[in-house]
Amino acid sequence: MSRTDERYNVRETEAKWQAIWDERQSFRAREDDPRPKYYVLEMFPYPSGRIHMGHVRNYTLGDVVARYKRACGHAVLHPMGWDAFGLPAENAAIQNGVHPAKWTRENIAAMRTQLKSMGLSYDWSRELATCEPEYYRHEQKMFLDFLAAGLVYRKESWVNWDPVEHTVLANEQVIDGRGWRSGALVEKRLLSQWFLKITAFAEDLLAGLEGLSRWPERVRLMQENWIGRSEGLRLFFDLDGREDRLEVYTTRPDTLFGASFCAVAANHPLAEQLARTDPGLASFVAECNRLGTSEAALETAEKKGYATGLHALNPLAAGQRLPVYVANFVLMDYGTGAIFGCPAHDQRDLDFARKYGLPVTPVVAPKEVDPATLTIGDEAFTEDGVLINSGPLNGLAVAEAKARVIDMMEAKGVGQRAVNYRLRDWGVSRQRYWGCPIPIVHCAACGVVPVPESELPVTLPEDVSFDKPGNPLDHHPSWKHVACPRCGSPARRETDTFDTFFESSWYFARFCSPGETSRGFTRAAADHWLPVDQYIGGIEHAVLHLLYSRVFTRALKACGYLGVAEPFAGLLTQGMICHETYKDAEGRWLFPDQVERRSDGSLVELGSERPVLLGRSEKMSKSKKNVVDPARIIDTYGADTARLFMLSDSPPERDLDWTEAGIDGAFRYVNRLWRMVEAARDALPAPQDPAPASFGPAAVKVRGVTHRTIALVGEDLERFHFNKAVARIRELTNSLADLPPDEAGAPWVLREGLETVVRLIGPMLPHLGEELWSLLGHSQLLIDTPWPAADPALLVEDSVTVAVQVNGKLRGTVDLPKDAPTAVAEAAALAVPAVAALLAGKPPRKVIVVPNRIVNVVV
RNA sequence: GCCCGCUUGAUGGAAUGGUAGACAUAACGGACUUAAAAUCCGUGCGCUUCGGCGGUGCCGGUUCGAGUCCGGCAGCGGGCACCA
Repeated sequence: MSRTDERYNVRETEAKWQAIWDERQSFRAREDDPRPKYYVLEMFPYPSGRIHMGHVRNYTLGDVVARYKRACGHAVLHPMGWDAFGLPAENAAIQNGVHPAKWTRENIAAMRTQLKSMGLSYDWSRELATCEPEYYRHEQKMFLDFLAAGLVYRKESWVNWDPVEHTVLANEQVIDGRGWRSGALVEKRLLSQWFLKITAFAEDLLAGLEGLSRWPERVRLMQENWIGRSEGLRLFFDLDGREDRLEVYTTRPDTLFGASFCAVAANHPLAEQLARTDPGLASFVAECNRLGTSEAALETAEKKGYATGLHALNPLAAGQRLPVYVANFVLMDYGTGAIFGCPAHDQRDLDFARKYGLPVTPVVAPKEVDPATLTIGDEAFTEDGVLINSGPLNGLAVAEAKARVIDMMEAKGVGQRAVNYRLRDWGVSRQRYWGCPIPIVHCAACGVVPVPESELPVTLPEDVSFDKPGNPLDHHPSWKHVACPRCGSPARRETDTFDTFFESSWYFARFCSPGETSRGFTRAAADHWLPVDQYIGGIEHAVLHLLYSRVFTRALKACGYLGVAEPFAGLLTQGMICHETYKDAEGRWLFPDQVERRSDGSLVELGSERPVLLGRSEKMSKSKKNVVDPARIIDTYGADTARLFMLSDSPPERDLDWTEAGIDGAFRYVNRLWRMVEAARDALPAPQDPAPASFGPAAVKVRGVTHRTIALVGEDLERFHFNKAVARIRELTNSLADLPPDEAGAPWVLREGLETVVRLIGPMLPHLGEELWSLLGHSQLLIDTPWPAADPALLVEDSVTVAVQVNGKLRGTVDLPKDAPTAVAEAAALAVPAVAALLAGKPPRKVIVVPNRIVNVVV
């Protein structure tokens, strides 16, 4: 076999370099490293058992950043761990009888092996799993510190209750109002639960967003909307014939004269009180409760109300009596759980008023419209305008009217100016086994007693059974029975565990000192590494995980754990991986491996040859079977090829379409590069050889391309434009392939070019990079080789092609010296035949010259 | 329902308000080969009377000039507090 027929041995080569990096502990991060620190973190995975393409993309992106920053001279911290508590482990226990701990640990082992095959530059010595007591014990301590700091409290809150399984259901487990496993109608139940007082940070969370300049604008917007700060009025309505009053929050106090009803939530104390004596109302409340707890379910349900028969008295318009309804669209968690409705100026109120025949009185008119002719049809008027039909407010603008009404209500003592947030406190209790136990004891005499620090961790018992419905911790024979830490009398452990967002809210800090036993992390390590310089993960975490982490960091700061308020200085949110979907004639989903593409383009089922229906590309999901197993891809093509495909076709924040053709293309490039180096290396000068005295014109051109590519790829990587970086490196590769070998200086330029390609591609194709770097005669590892520097003298081109337009339409181009004077450019443009023809001898009206880019002649 | 995005050739995408389609993928043509694979080279938005004309989801606006900015609409997707 001749040498050029040899193939790049992907498997051996990738394993070889992984072993070398491992042996040398190349990716260990040290705090005493004098270089500037850089902390790159990818969202850690839930250990479901196998990595999926989303992981491959996420971790490839992070690895490129980590390796690039390392080459640029940073001391990089790049850790990985496991978000190991969660529902799937319990579901597996119920379905397959495997213990969640065993299931989770086996999954972690399998996924670790898979991740290692990707050649990621992790400091594996910092690996953590949140389900281990060494991790969660510190979280229990944090909770107790938060409790002592007044950031934690207990209150009743609603959950989805499955009456058959005797469990609380997650929103995703409620399908059409029924439990996903039992099929039983879900009930809402009140449970006493622990809450983190995150609303205390609302203002600070909002203010902090402005400083997060390296976060995507849309994520900041989503968080801002989630926090949902509004300014308005809390006011009391007297209830006709009753002693008590109804407290209402409104952001539209200006529309009070146009009020035509009041409505309270189904869980409002008033509704519950009335329901006791009104069977009709009781059944309406029960119906509302069946809607579940998710906001989407409540908002999309048909808007319904139940007239209580009570009337509220408008504090502004004397004598106006407003019927009081219980309505399914009023949320107990927002404001006071009660509203007044002004149908003319709120669409939902208008729909409600039309449905129940309530009056619609406009009180705000558009500026240019005669109030007398103003009528409200099917659309509420929600814009700014002038007050009408509102006694003393008439003629005022909306903003003025708001202020006036607030002042009037405050003067009367029936209301006050209020800031309200949509953000609610974080309920952290879960009635589940596979989570971190909440370190609390309930004592008949002492009440709620924190577990003393000396008794931490409260570990999960492993001898549990999932045979009985309900929380295994609750019916464990002995675990929950303890002596009260305060008085010693028999007491009961809290059997709830933490929301798994608890673990993921501080793991980035734990990575700073993973071996620390006295506390979650040392202040010194946190001060050194935090904040995370670049965090990378899915857009689906834009609100909850990221917000909780910001909250937790603030709470930890308040308790002296660390000094920063913001955990993530930079954020990159990646898009999803999509794939075509396939169905057989019966409409059953098929895996891509079951489908064969015939040469005529038609699709058939492998084996049976039956026709296959092609569906559009959708997010890869098990339910639609449009998944491709990364393990198979890495096995067949190698990690570098999988990584290259992840980077090359789409910008990271967009969705990526997985195609077999795309992976083939990436594989071809990997092999092409290898062949180029392999074929050229004998003819190249030695690595240290000085540059020859002169270069032929083609060689000069290629050197220019080489150095411009260095500069541009650097910029691309800084901005995470990985697809553009790949495109430019391919362009450089094409230029090198076209370099005439007999040109003066060609071998030297070819070496310079190939070395540049290898160094630039290194963070993306780390195994191939090392292999080629060593083939090119270097003994130092590529990962220890600094990022190349572009020679500024070679970046400038001496002539540029300038576009010539007439009235904005392209009519030709002219080649001009770089930075040619405006007059020269103008003259050259006017000399273009097509331009001269259009001018027909007349002088141009105007000529716009953008140096080195364009000349636009206006006629 | 509310909030947030996205939409450019057959496909993924590129384009500080300045030559739309870089770089790839698929396809087609050619070279090499007994043949195939691999590889290499080439073509590649549509229409055209070969002068040009039209074209970045749709409608309108700003501008010397709009894929890019503004207003409206449509389609698709993400999040909505117990999936992670």
